[in-house]
Amino acid sequence: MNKDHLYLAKLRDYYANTGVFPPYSGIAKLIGMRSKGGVSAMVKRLANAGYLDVTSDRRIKPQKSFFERELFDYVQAGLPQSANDTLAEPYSIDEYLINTPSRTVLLTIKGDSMIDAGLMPGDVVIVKKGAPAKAGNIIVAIVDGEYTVKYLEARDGQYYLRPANKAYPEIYARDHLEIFGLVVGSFRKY
Amino acid sequence: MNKDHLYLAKLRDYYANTGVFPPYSGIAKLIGMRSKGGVSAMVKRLANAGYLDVTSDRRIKPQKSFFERELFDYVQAGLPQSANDTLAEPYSIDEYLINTPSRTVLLTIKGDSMIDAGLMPGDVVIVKKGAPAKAGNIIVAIVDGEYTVKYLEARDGQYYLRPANKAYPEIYARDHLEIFGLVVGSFRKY
DNA sequence: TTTCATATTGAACGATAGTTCTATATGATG
DNA sequence: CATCATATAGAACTATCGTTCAATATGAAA
Repeated sequence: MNKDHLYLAKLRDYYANTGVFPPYSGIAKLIGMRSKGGVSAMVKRLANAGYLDVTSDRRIKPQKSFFERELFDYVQAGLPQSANDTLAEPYSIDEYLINTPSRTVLLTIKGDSMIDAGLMPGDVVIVKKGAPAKAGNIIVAIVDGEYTVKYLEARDGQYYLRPANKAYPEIYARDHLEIFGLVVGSFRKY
Repeated sequence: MNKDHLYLAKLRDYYANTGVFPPYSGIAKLIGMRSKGGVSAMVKRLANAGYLDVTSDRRIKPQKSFFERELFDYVQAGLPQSANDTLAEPYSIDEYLINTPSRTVLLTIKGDSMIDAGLMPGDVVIVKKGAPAKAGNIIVAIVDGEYTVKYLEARDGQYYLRPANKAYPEIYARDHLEIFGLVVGSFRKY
C-alpha cells in the first residue's frame, strides 16, 4: 500500500489554506520527504491518478479529483434507511456553484419571505447578474429601487413575484419588472 | 485611473478556472501586456492593495480580497426595504465553509425530515467528522448502522435526535448515540 | 503645450525550481 | 530468509522564472 493518500491529504489541506502549492522542496518538507526527487515521483503518481496536473510551465495545478470530497449518498425517508458511500461527482463548492465569477454576486437573505423555498434568514444566495430567467425560477428583482428575492411567476403573460411564505403578498410591478439576476444557488454556515 | 481592476478581473477568472496563476510571461499575455516587467509592477500594486500575496519562494498566492465577491446586504421583511451594497467579508465559499478538507465530508439530503431547518431534499450538507457537538446542533448520527441528519437534543442528560418536521418521530438510541459528525454548513444549486 | 507622475516596454541577469539518474531504503511475498 | 517491486534519498544539471533598471509611453494638471 502506498502513502500517497496521506500526501494528498496534506496537499489538500495546504492548498485549502493558501491557494497555492509550495515548490517541490517545500512539498518535501510538508509531507515529510527529504528530497525533491521523491516529490517529483509522487507528483507524477498523483497526476496519473487524476488529482494533479502539471502545466507546460511546470506548475502544479489541482485537477477535478483534487477537490473531490467524500460525498455520501444516503436515503432517508422518515426513518433512516440504507446508507452507501457511493461518491459522485467531484466537488469544489465554489466551482460547482459559480461559473462566471465576474458576473456573480452574493446576497444575504433577510426575513422569512422565502422560507418555504428553504431560504432562511442569513443564508447567502448566489446571483448571476443578467442571466435569463423564466417562470418558476427564484430571482432577484428590483422593485421600486429595492432588491428582493422571490419566485418569478407568470399569469396571463404577465410576470409577477411570489414569496415562498403565504404570510406575504404577491408583488405586481407597476409598469415593468426589473430583474437583477437569477438565483443559481445558496449556502449557509452554522 | 488605473487598469488594475481589469487585470484583477482577468486574473480572477483565470484562477477560478485553473486554480493556479500563470508565470509572469503568461500573465502578460493574459492581461494584454507585452512584457514581464509591467506584470511585476502590477503584481506589486495588487499585493499592496491586498489582493495578492507573494510568497518567499516567489509564488503568487491569492489573498482574502482576491476571493471577494460583491455581497449585497438587503433588508427584506415582507415588503422589500432599503438596499445598500455594503460589501462585507470577502468570500471564497469553499474557504468560508470548509476549514479542514481532510476531515470534511459532504452528504446529500434525501427526504424532508429536516425541511423546517431549511434543508431540502437534494441539498448538500457539509459535515465535519468527529467534531464536538452539543444539544441544538445539527449532526449526522449513525443509528443502527445508518446515517441520518437530525438535530441533536438532550433531555434529562440523555441525548436524542429530533427531526425538523413534525411528521417524523424523535429518535432515541437503544444504548448509545453514535455521532458521525457535525453539520457545519450546507449548499444548494438550482 | 509643457510638466510631472505613473505605467509599460524590453533586455540582461542571477536565483532556483523541477528533472534526471543512481544508490539506498522499505516492505510485501514466497 | 531471500527476492522482487516500489518508494525515497541525494546530488548534479539545465531551463526558465521573476527581478531589475533604463528608456519610452501614457495621461492628467498647469
